[in-house]
Amino acid sequence: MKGIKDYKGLLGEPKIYINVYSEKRLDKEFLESLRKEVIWRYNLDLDLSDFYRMARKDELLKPIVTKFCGLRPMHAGSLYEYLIIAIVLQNATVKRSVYMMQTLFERYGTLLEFAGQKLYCFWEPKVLAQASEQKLRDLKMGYRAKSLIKVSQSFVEEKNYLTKNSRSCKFCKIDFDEISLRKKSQKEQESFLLSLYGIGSASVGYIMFDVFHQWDFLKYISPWEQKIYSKIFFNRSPNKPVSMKKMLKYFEKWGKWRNLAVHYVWENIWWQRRNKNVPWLEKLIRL
DNA sequence: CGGCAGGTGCGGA
DNA sequence: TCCGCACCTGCC
Repeated sequence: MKGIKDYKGLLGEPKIYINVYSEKRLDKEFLESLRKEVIWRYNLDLDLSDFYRMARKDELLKPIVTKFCGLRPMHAGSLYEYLIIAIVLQNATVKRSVYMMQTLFERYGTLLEFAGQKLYCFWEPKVLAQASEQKLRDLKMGYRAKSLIKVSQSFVEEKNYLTKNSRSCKFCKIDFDEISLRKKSQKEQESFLLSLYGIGSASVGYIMFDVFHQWDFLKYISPWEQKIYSKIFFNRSPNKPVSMKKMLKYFEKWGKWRNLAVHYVWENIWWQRRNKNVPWLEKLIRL
């Protein structure tokens, strides 16, 4: 794996072994594609040495990258799954988002059980593509009902594009549309996402980073994040937040790593919150 | 009770 | 390109 030479002495040579269980025999080709998919989604191949070289010269970042050496962002799910999560996060408190996600799983997902653990699996896009808007409203999705359906529909149609080369596995959902999107330019990815109904600048920001691994993509900051950023990057009161424009300008100093840098600082704050009470932060979180 | 928060679509400047 | 409003629900 790349990227470990920089801190080999410290961390050794990390290795990850994965056991895959299946009801039917899985061929070599599938296992290899799964291996590659895990490496991508968990960013195991991400070479952080250039980022750390830069961060070590930065007063704010230096202690954080030292503490979190090797930390990398990851999203285990697919693009479609993230889109659903993004819609459920819009205009809602954490509690309400959790309620909506749980309700969707119970109504449209599949309950799986393995080794005594029960977990819900996502539905296929076509399931929600055919769902009734009224039903989703009855399940308290609010006006998100329309977005959930329309996003799902566009994925069903996207699938039709790639008839021949697309393979899908019953047991593991690997979306091959997503794989071709990964190779597209940042601009193309952005415009594709924005073309989806119910997906705007905030959701695009999260997806460009978490799903497409664009570490420099940072062009929108939501109001609640803006308040927290004002405090941690500028030591300004969350009541009088620094303007988004100024913030984005400030983050440019971290160049192609700017969003990753912001995430490291962000992660650090939440880590602190686990260990001690951070009163100003508590007020800004809508649980 | 009424007002407010929050991300997006949409229509209009 | 930017602004202001509507949308749905739950919380204060």
